[in-house]
Amino acid sequence: MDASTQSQYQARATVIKAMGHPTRLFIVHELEHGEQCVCDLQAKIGVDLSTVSRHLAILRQAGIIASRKAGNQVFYNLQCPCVLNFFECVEKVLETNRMKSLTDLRIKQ
Amino acid sequence: MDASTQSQYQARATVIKAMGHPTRLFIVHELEHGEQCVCDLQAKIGVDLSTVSRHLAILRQAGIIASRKAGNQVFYNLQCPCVLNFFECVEKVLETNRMKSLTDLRIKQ
DNA sequence: AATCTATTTGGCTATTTTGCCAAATAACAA
DNA sequence: TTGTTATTTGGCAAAATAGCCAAATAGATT
Repeated sequence: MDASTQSQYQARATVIKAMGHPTRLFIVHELEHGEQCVCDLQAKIGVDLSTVSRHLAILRQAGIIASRKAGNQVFYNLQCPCVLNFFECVEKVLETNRMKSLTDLRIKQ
Repeated sequence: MDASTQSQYQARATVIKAMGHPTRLFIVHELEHGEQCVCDLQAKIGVDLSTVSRHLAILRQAGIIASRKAGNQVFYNLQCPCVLNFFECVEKVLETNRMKSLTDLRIKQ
């Protein structure tokens, strides 16, 4: 893989990697129907506020979400809602895995 | 987030995380038009063979690719080709980021 | 100014990931 | 059997990630 291809895939991976964490996936899903402030998300997620803030920063740096300041709170929204399309395929993969485990069980017997 | 939601998002994240590495993304892209053996992929990627094998194992464990043994070589193919759809959205995110950097530059001046 | 609320950042530790080399395994060939 | 090729796995060290607490920052309120 030459350097240019490498950096192209590196950039792509950064975006996908930002989605590759349960909390961040949950955040993306939560923002499907509109913006939410950090405190709202924190209440739903239940980890330390600073941790939520860091996850939001990762999603923002990847360009997946954007922020808007209103008074002393910050609202986050989906910058590129197409990431929601990931879920459909992921569910298909998980369903295929479930089917395959059953088949493999049957074969073993 | 209750335990069941957590484990649901954990499972989803495992699939996406498997895609979140430049080498593994490259592999998925390479398999778009058909199966390839480990040695072919290694030749194109250029890292240690054992490293390629480990990346393939991660993709296989996530259910994204499947393997087929033929003689003393192993061929890998896409188990769920829908993951190729990720690329379209990722490119959109990256393009949006590029546009935004330009706009931000203009604003700063 | 002093205080309160919302959010981010510094600093730390624990855990996970990555990638290499060397060794093990598996299938084929001589 | 011995050797050769293809792949996986063990073991290790370096790097990246995650999450907490405490401190800093920013804006609103008194």
